[in-house]
Amino acid sequence: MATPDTGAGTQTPGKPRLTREAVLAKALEIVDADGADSLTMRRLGQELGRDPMGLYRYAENRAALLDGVAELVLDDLSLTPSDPDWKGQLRTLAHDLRLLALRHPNVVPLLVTRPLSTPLGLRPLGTLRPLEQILSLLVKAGFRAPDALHVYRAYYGFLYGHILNELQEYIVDPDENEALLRLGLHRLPPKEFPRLRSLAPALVEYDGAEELDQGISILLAGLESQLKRQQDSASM
Amino acid sequence: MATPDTGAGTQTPGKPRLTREAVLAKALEIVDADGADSLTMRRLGQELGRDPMGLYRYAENRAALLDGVAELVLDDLSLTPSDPDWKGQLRTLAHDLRLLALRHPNVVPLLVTRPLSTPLGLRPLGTLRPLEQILSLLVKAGFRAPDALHVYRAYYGFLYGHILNELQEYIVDPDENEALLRLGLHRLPPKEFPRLRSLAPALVEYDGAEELDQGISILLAGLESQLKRQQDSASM
DNA sequence: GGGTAAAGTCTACAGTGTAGATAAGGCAAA
DNA sequence: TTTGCCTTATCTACACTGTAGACTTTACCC
Repeated sequence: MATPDTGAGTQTPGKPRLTREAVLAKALEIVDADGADSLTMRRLGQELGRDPMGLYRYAENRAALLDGVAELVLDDLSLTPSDPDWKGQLRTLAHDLRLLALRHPNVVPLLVTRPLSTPLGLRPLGTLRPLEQILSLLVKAGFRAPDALHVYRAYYGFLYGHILNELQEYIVDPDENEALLRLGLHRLPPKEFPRLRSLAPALVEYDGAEELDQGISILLAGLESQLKRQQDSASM
Repeated sequence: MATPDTGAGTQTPGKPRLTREAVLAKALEIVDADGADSLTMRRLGQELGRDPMGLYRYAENRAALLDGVAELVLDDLSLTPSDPDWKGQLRTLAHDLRLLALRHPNVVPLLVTRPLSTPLGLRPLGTLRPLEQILSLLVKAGFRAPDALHVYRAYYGFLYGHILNELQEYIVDPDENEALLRLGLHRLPPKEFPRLRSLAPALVEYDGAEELDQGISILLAGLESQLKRQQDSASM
């Protein structure tokens, strides 16, 4: 099969020495295309032109492989903790994460469930970095450290919740979307689901970015007033 | 279909005719005990004393079985849409869901991921009922229907987000908890994770109910002000 | 009885993750 | 060069998965 490229030197050509990054990248490709269940060792091996067993050099498990994929995706996120406009930073972070989720919808289940099986302290550093950065951002903004933690939780909680929500209503083909939606809603017994049925039009024209933004505004307003209160009581 | 049975008599004893409820209950038992991955047709069959193939009468798939488990758990939720104290209702609903998640932590991944593979309109009615009830509650509270939808999304989003957050930090044995946590945090490079490391004590004394309640307060305050604004502009 | 449909059981197949044995290569010392 | 050794690659095998399809048994109605 397709032995491309040089391979350079002693290495038998066509096998330019795998790297963990290459493996994870291909794994992400598969997950994006067909979902996490379709990521099997055999398939990954085949698409890399390698023996499936060889992959165990780059990931201890299939589970570890999935963790790697999640981490790889999260690596795209970045924020600048030094920015004094903490609310702005949080807001753009939220939109970045949202776009990232829309770009890799099949990875989202991994993002939200895999951490459940690993205690916080033992997670890969890549997943903890955003947490550290946000904490830093918030402390610089004036929150006491423990409060920063609470804010982080509230914010990320809301963020992930929104993403799950949006993805649930997200369907690829917008034409089919409306049809499917109406079809599905029509199936509901009118007596029992009057509200939901009447909301069909509203459901169709869902604007995730707008919705997210409004939620964030509410949250940030609340958090800021909390910050004010705290600073006042501290200066007494 | 469903010969309404009488049970009793002719049926060979020890095989009192399975019901879908019984199957799902046992399935939930297994998931609670060992996680969703451990729910195999063969094991479920064995624990029910039946041929694994027979289970396909009560669920089309293994996937459908998992959906059934999720639905079964959600059935425990209830709220009274006629209550005029909508904020109170939402708050207790939140705590109910939280407790439910803590009681069935292994089901939470199903709760958040399974809907991602089924368009909203085609979900089992049991999963849509809470949505309808909340919409009804909010409309009675004065929200216009489309806004009620937005509120629902914001609320549930936050709620699920919180649950995921809390479950991530939740470890069964609290003694081991502290140890593990410190151990894990100690592993982090101090230069790169100063905030996180210093927060070890705060991480240990995590109070999920309190945290949830505060978040809800923030959210509800924001939502109520939105409601007021809307009503004002409507009465002009 | 006879006939029909449902419920239960068995076998088989294609696919999974991965342990463990085996082979092939690269490099250092003798 | 020959010998030994260690890392990497490949192969085989095993226990286990979901489930299609054929088959057997049971329950019930006429």
